[in-house]
Amino acid sequence: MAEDSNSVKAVEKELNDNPGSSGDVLVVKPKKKKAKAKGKAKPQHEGKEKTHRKMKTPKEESMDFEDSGDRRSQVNVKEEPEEDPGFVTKGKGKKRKRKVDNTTSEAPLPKKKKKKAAEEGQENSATVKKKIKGKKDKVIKEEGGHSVSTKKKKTKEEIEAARALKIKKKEEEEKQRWRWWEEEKYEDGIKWKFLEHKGPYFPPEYQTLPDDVKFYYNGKPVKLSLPAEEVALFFAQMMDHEYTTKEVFRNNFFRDWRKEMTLEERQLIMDLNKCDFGELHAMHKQKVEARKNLSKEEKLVNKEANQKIVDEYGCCVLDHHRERIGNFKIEPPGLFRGRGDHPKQGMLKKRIQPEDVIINCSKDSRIPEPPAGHRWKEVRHDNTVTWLASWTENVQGSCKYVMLNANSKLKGEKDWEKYEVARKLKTCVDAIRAQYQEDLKSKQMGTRQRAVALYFIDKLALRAGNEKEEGETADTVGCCSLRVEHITLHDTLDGQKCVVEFDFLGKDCIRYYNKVPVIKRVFKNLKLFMENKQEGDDLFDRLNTQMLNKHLSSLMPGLTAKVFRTYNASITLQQQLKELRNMKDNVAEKLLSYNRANRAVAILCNHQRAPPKTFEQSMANLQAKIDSRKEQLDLAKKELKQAKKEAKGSSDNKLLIVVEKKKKAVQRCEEQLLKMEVQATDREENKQIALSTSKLNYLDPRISVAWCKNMEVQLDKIYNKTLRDKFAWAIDMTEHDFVF
DNA sequence: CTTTACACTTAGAAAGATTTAA
DNA sequence: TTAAATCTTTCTAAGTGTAAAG
Repeated sequence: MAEDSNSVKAVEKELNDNPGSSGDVLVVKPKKKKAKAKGKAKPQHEGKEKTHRKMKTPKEESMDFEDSGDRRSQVNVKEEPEEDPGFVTKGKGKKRKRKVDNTTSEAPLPKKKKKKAAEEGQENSATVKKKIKGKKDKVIKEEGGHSVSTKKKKTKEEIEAARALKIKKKEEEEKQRWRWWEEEKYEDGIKWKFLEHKGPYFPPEYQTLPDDVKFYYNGKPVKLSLPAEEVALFFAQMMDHEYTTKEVFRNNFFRDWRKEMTLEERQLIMDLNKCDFGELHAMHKQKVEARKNLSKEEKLVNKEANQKIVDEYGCCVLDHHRERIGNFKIEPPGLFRGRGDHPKQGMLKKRIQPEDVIINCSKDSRIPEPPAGHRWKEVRHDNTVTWLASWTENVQGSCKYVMLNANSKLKGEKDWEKYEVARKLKTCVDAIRAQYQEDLKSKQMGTRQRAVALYFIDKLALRAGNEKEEGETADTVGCCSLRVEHITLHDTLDGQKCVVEFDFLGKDCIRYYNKVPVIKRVFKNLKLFMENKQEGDDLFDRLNTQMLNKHLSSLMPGLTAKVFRTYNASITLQQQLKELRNMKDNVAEKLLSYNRANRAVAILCNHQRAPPKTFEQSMANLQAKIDSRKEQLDLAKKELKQAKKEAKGSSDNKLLIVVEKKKKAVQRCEEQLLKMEVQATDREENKQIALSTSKLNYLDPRISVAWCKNMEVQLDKIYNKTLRDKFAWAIDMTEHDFVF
């Protein structure tokens, strides 16, 4: 590891080379990218690279120096490649296989998604019953809960009472709700008129280890100073995590840890491999276990204590209304867990002090008290922003904010607005599409690139792709930041023409892999863009997100690249729901359709998750159940046959009844089997698809609310409490005839 | 202009709670 | 009653996009 993160703050070479030529007059300004010193001292500990579901595709480093940003100015001018000798590429790493192949048809239209997939949601009346029962239990518990026998004695009236209570509570809550969507909006930029809160909640101070828990260096016990010990514990707590096996993580941790040590400690502890955190780790595990095994009463006590904190610190008053705060707790110190191959993973995230925190609130409010013996960094009264407190985090140097909960007015209003902008796009999307199709033929390179990028963003729902600072974060890209190695062009592939194969890491290092047939013009342009470029060069070397967004906002006020994602997600949901609509379905089937539509969107947006740890196991369990049910079915069938045989000819009523009974049994078996099989397919298909992100951020809730009304499905089958709170505005205002 | 700072949305993992199965 | 599966909540990283600063 000698020198790992060579802090490649790399030589930024703004080789602002003048494109030797072509009096680029007509051409868009050369964009200067941050030098991609992708030599990025990526200490690629080879070897590792295991089975990681989402491929952290190791693009093993490709060394190079700046690519001289060579720019072809005019389309038809094939420019001399002005190449750069210093460019060395070392192959790209092994790619990880993965499914999610949402091949799409053609035309820049929202794709038609395959609608196979089955969905959960077989719950219906059964669940309702359960719920009632659940309520009953709860009430009992509240009353000091006794054991089973008591439960059994609870009568119908009590169940009724419990239910009534729930309903009443709900109504009360409803009354409390601030119906901000019926109020007039504030003038531009003003977010609130009055804001009062208690300031953020700080994590507890570090408590030193008990004497019998020791850290060993080189086999010998070492009593660490408090700061060093705290950081050591951060590491020890993570030892079951893969992070702690990664070279980068270990190096970063060790470097930062040593900074916390006393001089003596630093002189002694020179090698992480000689550190033994075993006892600390064991202690931590034990604590976790103990917490899990607390008695009901103890858990309740904890819960109540917690609730108190939430009541005190988790709420604020904003313009006469009490609102929940989303993240009122200051992030506790720990080791930075960047995603993918993050160059800073393992670095120490320092403890935040009140002295680091800026408070924002009304001048005429009760100013929050800093913790005893401390003061705030600053108290300001800025009502053009929505945050209540902020601080600067030390690892990336970025700002962190304390903001309101998603069910607040501030967040809700913005969310609503977001969907309104997307709906507006619907009215002009045809014109915009026509325009970029035209632009594909433009004489200006920049315009063509913009058109192709837009085509991708629209058709594939790619993210905009802002530039990122090299070496500061994992190497991920979006549309505008795609590099030539991220796509492969196939004149024909699997019988399809003009296929573009995408393979890159997007946000959160989630791999995007897709083979997409594109229109010819796009394909030709891509070939052109890739001419004379090498790995590491930008595909769209004359485009960036600012240019793209500037153009978009000229086409429609408020339009930016991300609006396309919202628009295409929502419109896809609406279309799919329409297509799958069948009033004759039972609730379970309707829900299945809904979830399939949801899944189509999740696939479009490439929302993935790690397959649950127990996935294989639970899949096997389910399969076993299916198998045994099959046997049961066979048996039932045999018995039916037998019964029929016996009944034949005879007019003995008893025998006929037996036949009927057997028939029923077979039928029941078949139903259950089918249900389980559907569940299995569904689970399999959902293995690495995350439905929640789109539901939460991309799908206009009014589509779902209207669907529920039309299909006579209860809203809570689709939205849980949190979602219902967040989308209260939509639930309240949406009629059955809403159209996105 | 370009670069950087700021504010806010979007994201999956992990922790926690609840439900279901054994 | 326990264990496992599943759903919900919390957490905070990682994006987008705009405005201010240089």
